[in-house]
Amino acid sequence: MGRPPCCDKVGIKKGPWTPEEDIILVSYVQEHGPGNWRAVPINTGLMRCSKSCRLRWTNYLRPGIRRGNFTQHEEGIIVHLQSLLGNRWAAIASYLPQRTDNDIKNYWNTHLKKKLKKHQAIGAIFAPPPPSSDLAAHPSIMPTAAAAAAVGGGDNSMLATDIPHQRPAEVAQLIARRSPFGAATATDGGGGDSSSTSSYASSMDNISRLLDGFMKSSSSSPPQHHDVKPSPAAAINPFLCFDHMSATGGGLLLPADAISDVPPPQQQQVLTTTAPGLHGGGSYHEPAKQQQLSSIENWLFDEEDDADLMDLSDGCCSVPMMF
DNA sequence: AAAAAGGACAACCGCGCGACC
DNA sequence: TGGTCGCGCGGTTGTCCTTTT
Repeated sequence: MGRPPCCDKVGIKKGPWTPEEDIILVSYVQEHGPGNWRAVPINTGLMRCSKSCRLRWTNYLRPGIRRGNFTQHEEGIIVHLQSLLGNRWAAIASYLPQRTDNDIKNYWNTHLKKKLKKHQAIGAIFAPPPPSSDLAAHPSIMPTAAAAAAVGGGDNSMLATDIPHQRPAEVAQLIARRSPFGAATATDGGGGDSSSTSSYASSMDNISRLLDGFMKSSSSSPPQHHDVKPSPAAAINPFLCFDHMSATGGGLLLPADAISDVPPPQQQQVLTTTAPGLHGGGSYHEPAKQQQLSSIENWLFDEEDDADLMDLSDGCCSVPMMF
């Protein structure tokens, strides 16, 4: 028979969360930490499914989340990664630490997909060049990769399998150092205009107010990984730093036919150990899978070396979107 | 000014996986 | 070794908001 429901649906409240519910949930997480979601509705009296509580926390209440306008830079990263990884939103989100997988997924479905379509239509008119040999070597990912290249002007050569090896620790540092968001504060302007949203669920003001006490009361030090400079928010928030790499069970997932073996970033290993109650979900903890990840990392982040593409300021795009 | 259509996004649902017993 | 539980992920739906007619 089918799987039983995750919780008794009788009496379970659905729909938008109220400020009161958010306060209850934040207070509970403040006290017990994220995790053991099954116990949350029981202990708090929230008439919500445990999954609903987790989702609410993960996507909206968790500190460090940036909402609102995606920068061109972020768009470029998303398009590139989507072309490589497919709809593995959690993996993609791991490269945009302040964005949630749900946010990225929604943004893709509502914005980027249309832009891609539009651009492809234009591209069809102007007779696109034949696929490169690199793409031909990876037929399983060629279509989307080619699409991303068409949109972002990406370098298809990154798909070659002979990109120099890089050790996981170095990769982790690379990610941390080069990520435009790793060192950014949770409140930096950056184009995220959450205050313009009227609905409660989208109001960063409301959430910030809820979290204010939470973050101040957090006494434990945030995990430090390598040369990542923690943001002011991270300095007082123990949850900010493990963000997606562990909290969302992130890590780089790659198509098996394109990338046979992938290691978890060193960063993830470090951070996961600092995230009580979280077990990191995915099945990415496989050893001796370093080289292919390095290839992806190199490709993803090396673009900045070519043309100042990885400027950390918003409004600067590593992959110019020519929509 | 009102209704309809379309867009954006928050939330739900089902499934897969790992941990634990 | 098999069953159960808890969690995370990706797809999909529902609702609200904005724009157009």
